[in-house]
Amino acid sequence: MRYSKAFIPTMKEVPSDAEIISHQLMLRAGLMRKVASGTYAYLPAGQRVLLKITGIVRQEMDKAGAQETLLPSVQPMELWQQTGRDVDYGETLGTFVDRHGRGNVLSPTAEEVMTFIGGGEINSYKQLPINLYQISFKYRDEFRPRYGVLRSREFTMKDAYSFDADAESLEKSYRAMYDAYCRIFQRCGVEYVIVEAETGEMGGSGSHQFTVPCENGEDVIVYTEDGSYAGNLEKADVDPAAIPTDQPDVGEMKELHTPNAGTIEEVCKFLKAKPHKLIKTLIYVCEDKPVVILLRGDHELNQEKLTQALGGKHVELADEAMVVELSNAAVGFAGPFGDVIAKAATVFIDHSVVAMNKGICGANRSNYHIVNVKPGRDFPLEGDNIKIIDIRNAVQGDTYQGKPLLFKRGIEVGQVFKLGTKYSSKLGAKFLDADGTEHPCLMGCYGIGINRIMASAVELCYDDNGIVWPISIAPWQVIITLAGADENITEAGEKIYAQLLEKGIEVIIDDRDIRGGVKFKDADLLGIPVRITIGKKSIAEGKVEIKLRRESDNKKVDVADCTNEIVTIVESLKNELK
RNA sequence: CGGGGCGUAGCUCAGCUUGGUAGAGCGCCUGGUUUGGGACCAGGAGGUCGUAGGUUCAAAUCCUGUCGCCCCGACCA
Repeated sequence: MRYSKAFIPTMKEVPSDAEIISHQLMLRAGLMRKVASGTYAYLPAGQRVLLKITGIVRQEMDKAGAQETLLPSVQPMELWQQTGRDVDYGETLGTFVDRHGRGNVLSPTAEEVMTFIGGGEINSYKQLPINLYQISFKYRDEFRPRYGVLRSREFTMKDAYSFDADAESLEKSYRAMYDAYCRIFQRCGVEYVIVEAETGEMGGSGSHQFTVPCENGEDVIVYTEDGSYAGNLEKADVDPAAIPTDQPDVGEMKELHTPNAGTIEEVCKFLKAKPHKLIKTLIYVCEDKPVVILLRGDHELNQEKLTQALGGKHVELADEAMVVELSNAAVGFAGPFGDVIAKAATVFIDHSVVAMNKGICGANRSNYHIVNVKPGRDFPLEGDNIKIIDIRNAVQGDTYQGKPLLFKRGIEVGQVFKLGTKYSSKLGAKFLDADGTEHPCLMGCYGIGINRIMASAVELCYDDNGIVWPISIAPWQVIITLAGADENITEAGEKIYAQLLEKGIEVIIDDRDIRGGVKFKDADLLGIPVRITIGKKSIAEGKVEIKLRRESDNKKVDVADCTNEIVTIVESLKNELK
């Protein structure tokens, strides 16, 4: 590529709406431009990076025995209705009605369609196992796109779906993908950790998440120092709080006037209490029935744990009308008494609440709270609709199997799921086994966010001057910077350029008629791993300079040796990522 | 969806409080000097001040609606 002909609009200044480093650098380096909120156009250099990543993904998927397909992005609503995910996905699902009045879904993922396709053609155990994947645009109507490409509405995802005859075979398919993912992230040059994850509304029995640890990540990873446990926050189990044996006497319950104090913060301020002395009573709705959750005031409900506890069913916060109907009070004053307990389909009580001796909770009467509430005495801990479980987010200070839990942020770049028969049974993806008995296929699904790999690589690899790409996903491996308009410089540069192309090296030659300083800045910003600088002084001695983007020193080599030297360097940089 | 902030030249922003001929830096074009880390001089192009309405002799500036963008939250019990 000739830089003079390339469309790489770099920027000196930081666009005001870019907050995190990957977003800023991807814009500044001319890799992409924003078209609308959460919607980006990838420019030539950015597209080259995406193609490098998809190339690696494709190779490793194929090597793992998966076969590439291409499914429609606009999918019939009927398929989504059959699995119920038109509802489960909620408003994140992008939909439209076409001129014939048919409902359409802008695919956010493709379990339905792939199961429909696979199921239609798979009839016998002899055809199994099979693994089909695609690399395509996905659309999610995010409630709030943010962090540039990390949470965008449209993005590129590799999604694979495996079909197996039995659990043992599914385990193998799952493992093959798990291993392929490790190779993919290794080759892309991004550091990653693997954590146990929840399956959420995807359904299924097991899942691992591949996460790039970094400050700007949206996910929280929870782990023990010795590495014996790592999970994401949605999944992370915590040891139940110890129930104190020596429990001081608690006085009678007492109702106190707490005008307008409906939030934990307000109640604490009003009663001069600490949040961990409060018991919050959350009211949710699942299948039109109320579900009540009791938590300690300083804890947060873990929606994933709640979803799991309800068997994967969609659950959401109750509206005001239901809260009022159940608690007989305004929102903010519910307590675990009367109809709130009696009419709930299920009451989930977190372990930490059970361990409380004396708490403060809503009085089921507007503007009143009750103090001296003793779990078990003042509200039941047992009953047909009462369950004591772990249903909150882990917090600093919690332990798992006796070991303290640590927290760090990360970007989710991939996740693998064992789906089981959730989709195959609903969409009729069945096969006959050797005995002639019909079974739904056991499925797995495996996703990788292509743009997220790109952004997380930038988050991990940059310095004050710009991006520092791992060579495997750099838009070009080598840049030749012609520092000067001298004839000897041009001649040597063109010669090396031609030789490198001949050797199959991805090279861009900066032949623009501008000052050297600008070329150096652009090369650094763009993050090309290897730079050859040809300047007046060195060329007079018959030499050129070679510099790695990640290092500050350069070395001089004879013009005649340059090409071979570069080939060696590129090879060794590539080998680092194997 | 709730809260906060911002929309003025391609980019970053000033001007708005106190209404009176639209500004700077960077970028872009022309000429010259420069030429190894985002050069300098001279000249130039480029803006219905997001949009619609209102107040006023007069609106980028004040008021109202609306659209877009960014941030925080959506765990309120």
